[in-house]
Formats: sequence, structure tokens, C-alpha cells
Amino acid sequence: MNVRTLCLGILYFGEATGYEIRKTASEGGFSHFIEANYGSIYPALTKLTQDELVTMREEVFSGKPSRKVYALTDQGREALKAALNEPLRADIFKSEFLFLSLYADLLGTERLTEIMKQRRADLRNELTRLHDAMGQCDHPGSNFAIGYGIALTEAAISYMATHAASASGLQVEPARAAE
Amino acid sequence: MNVRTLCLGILYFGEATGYEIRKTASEGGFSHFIEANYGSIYPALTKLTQDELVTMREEVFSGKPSRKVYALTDQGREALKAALNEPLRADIFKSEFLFLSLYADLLGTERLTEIMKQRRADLRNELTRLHDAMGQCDHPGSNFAIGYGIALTEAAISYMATHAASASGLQVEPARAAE
DNA sequence: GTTCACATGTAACAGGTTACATGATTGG
DNA sequence: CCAATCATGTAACCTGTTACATGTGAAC
Repeated sequence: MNVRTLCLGILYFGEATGYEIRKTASEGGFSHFIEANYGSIYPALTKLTQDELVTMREEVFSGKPSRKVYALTDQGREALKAALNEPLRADIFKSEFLFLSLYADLLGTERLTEIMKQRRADLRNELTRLHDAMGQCDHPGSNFAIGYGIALTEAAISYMATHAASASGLQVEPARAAE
Repeated sequence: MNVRTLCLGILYFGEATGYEIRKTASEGGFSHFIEANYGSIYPALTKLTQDELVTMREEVFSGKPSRKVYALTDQGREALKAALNEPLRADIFKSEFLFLSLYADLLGTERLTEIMKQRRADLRNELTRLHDAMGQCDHPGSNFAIGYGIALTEAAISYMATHAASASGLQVEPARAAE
């Protein structure tokens, strides 16, 4: 989906600033299947305001940086619905990690061990993040999406635990339990 | 990773045409974590030939379409190694399906049911594809990557089986066992 | 005092996607 | 005969990313 629809979608849950939209998309509970950064969000919000799919309200506090709070209009809600009814695109998954794993024999034990260790750490962090997000949210749709992320992350962790050592013919340091 | 490195990586396993590279990337055992299409592959191969990272040999058969077979040079192999030793980028996962699931209440039972059904079918196909790929390949690195895909796909199927009905407050038709 | 979080925005650039353009052979 | 597979390539377009530019307040 494009950034436009993403903004409409996040605004559907309540008004927000560009900064908050990015945070939800890139760090919140949805960040495992969404990506967006300022460079695309701010222009999109300007355009959406022009098209009257969202309204903008500027909050100016003396001293504090002013913030622009965006909210969905009825037209915006309709546009979101329309976007949701368009043909569903396939998931996109790109993994440099898996690409690297194809060339384990070219990498050398040291680098390979480092990569595998890093990946296990990343997966554990991701799992923690997802559990936190799940705890802060009781919306059924969101729980489904976050739960999906948790299920896959757990599967990845489990796979890493049992297969990381066999990525190549090279001997990789075994994972320690207390790592 | 960029298309350039992708081409070098696939050529590492043996010479190939642009057509075959795309097929490996988009339909083969690696397609679950790689994506590339003609529009990016052909220009990349031309550039790589100019840079002497690959060699090109044209095979012309009377009648048959001629094919350009590319092979890695020593320089190309070094370039691949160098690329593999650059800092590892995080995985990219974008899912319109999960995005849609956030708005289950906006979707209507019919569309939601259709989406969930489609996703289960897609996952089953993907699993079959991965098992086939695994059977045709005994390279350790590839087996690790394909196995990773299988593990995650199985987790997704399992999650769908137990949670698809609870994506929203709406009642979704339960999955049938023989579907 | 320095780093982090809040907050907005632009511009150049890179990268890849889609559509177009073409054509032979094989199998059903 | 029609569809699918093999086979190569260009060009316009779109989209998004990176880097730049700027500033406050709070916490440590």
C-alpha cells in the first residue's frame, strides 16, 4: 500500500501529527509489516489536506514547537474504505540475512557466527516489542496483526535455535542457553 | 541488497541468462526473500559486463531465440564477497494483508471471509513450492534459507487456522478441514 | 552540557516497477 | 490454433529514501 493509504489508515484510529504517524508505522505495533519515513509522510499529509481527505489543525504553544494535528474527514473515511476494497497485493519480504546465508561458505566462521548471533538478538528484541505492543492494545484487528507477528517471530527464533549451526559446512559456535 | 549483488550472487552458483536469473529470484527457492524483474536485471547485467564483473557469451541457434549466458569473473567473485561483508540490512516485511486485518470492522463479513480464505490458499501454495525447492537442492546454505521459509510459512498457516475467525468482532465463516 | 524526544519540512537522487515492443518454439 | 515458455530489452514513470536544514524542552 502507498503512504497515502497508510496515513488514512492510521488516522482512522484517531487524530495524529505527522511525527506520531511515523512513530506508529515505524516503531509501534504495526512496524513489523509497515514502513514509512518523514520524507514521504509530510508531503502525503499536505496532499491529503488539499484533497480534503483530512483536516489540519495547528496547535501553537509559546515556546514549544508547534504541531499540526491531522484528522480524517468523511471523504477520507470513504477513500480508506475504497482503498481497502482494492485487490489485495501479495506480501513483500526481503531478507538480506537469508541472502547472506546462501553464501555461508564464502563468509568465514567469524562473520557467520556474528551474523547468527546478531539475528538471534534482533529476533528476541522484536518479540519483546511485539509483546509490549500487544499489552497496550485491545482492538481485535490489531491483536490479530500483532499476534501474527508474534507467531512468526517465535517460529524464527525456534528455527534459529535448531538450525543456525547447520547453515553451512563450516562449524558455527553453538548458541549458549544463557546468551 | 541491490539487483547488482543479486545477479552476482545467483551467478555464483553457475552461469545463467537474464531470464534464468529472474526465474530463480522470483519463482525459485529464493523467491520468498528476494524480488527482481526484467526491467532491473537486464540493465544490471549490461553494467556488470562493462565493469568486467561478469562475462557474456551469446549463444545463437538458428530458429531458437538467441540467449546471452553470463558468468562470474574473479573480480565479480571478489565484488560479491565485498558486498557480503558490508553491514547487514534489516529484513523488509510489508503486508497489505495484515494492514487490511486492522480494518476488519470496515470490511464486511463477505470480503473478510474471502481475504482469509485466499490467504490460507496462498500460504498452502507457498509451502508446497518451498518443499519442492527443498527437494531439488542439497546445498547447505540454500537448505537453511528454504527451511527458514518453510518454518515461517507453517507458523503462519497454523496461526491462520486458530485465529482467522477472531480477526474482528464480526463472525467469519470457519475454515473447513477439507478445504 | 549533552543527548534524547518532540516536531516539521525540502530537494536531490536512487532505485525499481510497469508497460511497451518483439518474436520463436513447444505442447495441448 | 492457442496458450505457455523461452528470450531480450527500453523508457517513462512512480515512489520512496537519504541527506540536509532547524529548533525547543526535558532529563541526565
